[in-house]
Order: sequence, then structure tokens, then C-alpha cells
Amino acid sequence: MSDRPRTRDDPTTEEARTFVSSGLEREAMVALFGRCRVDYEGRAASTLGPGDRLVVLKPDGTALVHTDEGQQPVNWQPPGCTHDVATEDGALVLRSERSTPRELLVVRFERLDHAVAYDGTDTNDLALTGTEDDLRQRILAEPSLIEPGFEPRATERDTPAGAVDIFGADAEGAAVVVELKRRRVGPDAVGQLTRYVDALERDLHAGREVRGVLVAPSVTDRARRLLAERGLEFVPLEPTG
Amino acid sequence: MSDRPRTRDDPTTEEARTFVSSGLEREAMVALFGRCRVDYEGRAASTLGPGDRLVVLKPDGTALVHTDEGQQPVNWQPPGCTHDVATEDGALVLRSERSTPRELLVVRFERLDHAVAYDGTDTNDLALTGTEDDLRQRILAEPSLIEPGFEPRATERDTPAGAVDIFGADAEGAAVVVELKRRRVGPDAVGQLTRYVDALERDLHAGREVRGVLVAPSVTDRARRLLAERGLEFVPLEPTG
DNA sequence: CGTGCCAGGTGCCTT
DNA sequence: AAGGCACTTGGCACG
Repeated sequence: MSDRPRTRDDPTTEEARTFVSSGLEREAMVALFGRCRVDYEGRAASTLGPGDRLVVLKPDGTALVHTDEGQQPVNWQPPGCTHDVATEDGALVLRSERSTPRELLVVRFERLDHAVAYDGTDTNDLALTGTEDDLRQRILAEPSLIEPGFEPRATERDTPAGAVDIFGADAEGAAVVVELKRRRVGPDAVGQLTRYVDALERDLHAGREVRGVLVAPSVTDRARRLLAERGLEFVPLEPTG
Repeated sequence: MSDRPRTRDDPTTEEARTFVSSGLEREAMVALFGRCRVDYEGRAASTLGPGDRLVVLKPDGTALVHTDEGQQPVNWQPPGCTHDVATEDGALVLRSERSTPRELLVVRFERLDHAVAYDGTDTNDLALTGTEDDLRQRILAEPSLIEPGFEPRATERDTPAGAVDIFGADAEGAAVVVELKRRRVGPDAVGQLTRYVDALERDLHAGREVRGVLVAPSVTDRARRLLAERGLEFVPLEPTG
């Protein structure tokens, strides 16, 4: 059972500092609503002038800065960071930092409207269907979906170019490389399949033909042309049936 | 200037429904802290059992469900969705829906601890440096960073395989295709460069040699091997100098 | 609207 | 720690 969330309306800077600090201490999720500037430096660098935003600090070291639009945070810090809260020149300042790579996020509040520290429990895992793995299972359960006589021999078979999704043989015994995609594919997937086929043709000694089959719900024109150029095949199939 | 955020502690279901409804009406960002289940169906499908989470509804139609860990929301809906709030069997239920593709997110609260409606303004844009575009500018300002005598002729030059980052000529007048990456690259980038070079060799009539140059801070072994196999070149360069 | 491609992509897993 | 790859990838620019 979770504690009631603790909240502060329009706190003073010092109140806020104590509140955030003890929230982080208690491993709570801390949410702050207020007007702030944001600076980031690390893999890239950014600055963001004053605006009203929602800032979330998670106990796992995640930091998120959300504006009123967009699915993505305007700034963030990944899990594993160390959060720090301080007052500077009478203002609340958050710092979230990590090494490897060195990255620092600084949030300076010029006004803090509302603060929440939420101490909840969440043991449930997401159950997701319609993934590439579902597509793999579907084919392994019914290999003829690829073509009559297809026989899977291995999944994640290693090649010098990477791991092949499904490796198998056709009715004539020829080697078949199958590359799976859960959604419509472009040229990049053809490149992937090409690398695997090339690598296996080298691996399996000269002359042995290796067929390459791309399995996805659909394919773009450009990708279809690339497939044709390279003598590769396409089988339309959805991840769930 | 923004209104003070409106908040509700431990509201009844009906209080909460009204609060959320009027928040959405006012184009506020709504944040809910409570125990909920989440169901999603659309490009894929998922279910998530009860847990204490932060749910954010943005006025642009974004929905986010955050647990206490991870940078990414456990469930979400992209901008452009229509939010809806209702009470069902005495519980608060949020629905966020869109068409093309048809997707529906349903959040059922079995306990709502705290609600915030934040009506802020944020006119500031993010200023980001260290991007691929910075790398392009850097090269255009000082083409010899590629090699002495290199002359850029066009950016985003169109080919049947897509747009080339920088197209130019070397000291001997031979065509050069430059592909830019702001960070360390793998085999995928080599595939891209290969497609451009192939397409241009066809475009520029037979025989004319086309050089391909990959520009990035660094390259993986596999990618370096691919580059060598295909007679392509690599120039190490950071997006900012 | 689909197609292509960058992103501070993130997350997961394997070496 | 680095590499490879899937992801409800998201976001943008262009045809």
C-alpha cells in the first residue's frame, strides 16, 4: 500500500528544497510544476529559456522536463543519474548528472507553483502482443506460412554480420535466411537481410545458394525494388493472426 | 502569466471526473497520481495490471503513463488524440483515442490520490547544438576537413536511393558522396552510403567513378570492415570543434 | 497522407 | 563497457 502523496502549494524556495530533498531520500517520484530554465550538456548541448513546465524526478535516477505539448520530454536524463537539489540566489535548482558519458542537466526555477512526492508501488509488468517475437512464434508454429516445405533449423543463428532471425531450409534443401519485421519496412531492412545472406554464402562454402526472405506486413516501393535487384524475396505476414 | 495550478487531494470519483473534464476543457495539462490498470490496442496491444502511476494528459492530445522507473512511459498515446473522462462502476476511467491508425488507450483508476491541472505558457524553443546539421555547417565552412581540395557542390542532393547529405568533387574532379553521422556509426550507415554511391554511379553514366565518404566521430569494427569491402572511405570528425 | 531518415533516440541482450 | 537491434520507436521535412 502506498502512502498518500505529499504535496506543497506555492512553497518558498527553502520549503521546496527540503520537500524535494526528503522526497528523493524516501525514493519517491517527485513532480514539480513551475516556471524554469533548463540547460543540458553531454552528448549534445542545449539551452531552454523560461517557461511553465512539469519536471519529474524518479527514484531510479530518471529526470523528465515536459512542456504542454509533445509526447517526448523537451529535456531529460536517463535512469542511473544522481539527482541533487539546492537553492541558488534564492531559487530552486535541480541538477541531474551521470558519467559515461558525462552528462549534466540543470533546471533553474524562477517560480515553483506546486510540488508532489508520490511514493507508490508498481510490481506489475506490461504484457505486450504484436511484437516481432510474436511474428517469430507464429512462423515457428506454422512454417508453411513462409512457403510449403519450409523447415526452420535455428533462430538467432550467428553470422559474421549478426544474428539471423530464422535460419532454415526449403523443400529442395536450400538454405533460407528469414528476416522479420513487425511493421512495414523500408530499404534499411533489405540492407540487413542482404548482409546476412552475403555472410552465410561465404560461411557455407562457395556455390551453395542462400535464399533471403523478408517477412513483414508490407514493404515500400524502394525496398521492393532493392529486393528485386538483389534476388531476395518478400512474404507478407502480420505479427498476429 | 499562468494561473495557479488547481489541485485535488483524494477526490471522489465524481469530483475527479469534473476536475479532469474542466481541465481538459481549459486546455490545461492534467496530471493524475493513483492506482490504475491500463489497456492499449492499436499498432500493437497491451495490458497492465494495477499499480501506482503518474498519468499525464496534455492539451495537444498526448497521454503518458509513467511508473516509478524508466525514462519511457509504460503506456502512451501520441499528440492528436482525443481525451475523454468518465466514471464507470464508480471508478474514474480515461480514454485516449485516435484514428489512422486506430489506437485506443484506456486507464482505469481504482484509487485516485492526487490531481493537478496546470495551465501554463511556454513560448520558448529549445536551442540544441551538436547535431548532424552542425556537422554539415562545419564542413561547408571548412571543406578541407574532408580532404584538401574537396569542394561541396550540393546538400541534400536527390538520388533514386534518397537524398545525399553532401555531394561534391575532389581535387581531381571526381564525384564524392558524403554521408554524415553525429555519433559513432554501425553497419546501417555504410548501407546507406552504399545505396547513394550505387545510385549516383548509375545516374552519372557508366564508368565515372563515385567516391563514398562516411563522416562521423568514429566507426565500429563491423562497419569499418564493410567500408573496406566496398571501397568506401571514413573521415573521423566531431559535430562540434 | 506515405516514404525516408535523424535522434542527446531508449531499452534489451550478448560478448 | 561496447555492439547490435527492436521499438506502439517519435519527430521532421518532403513529395
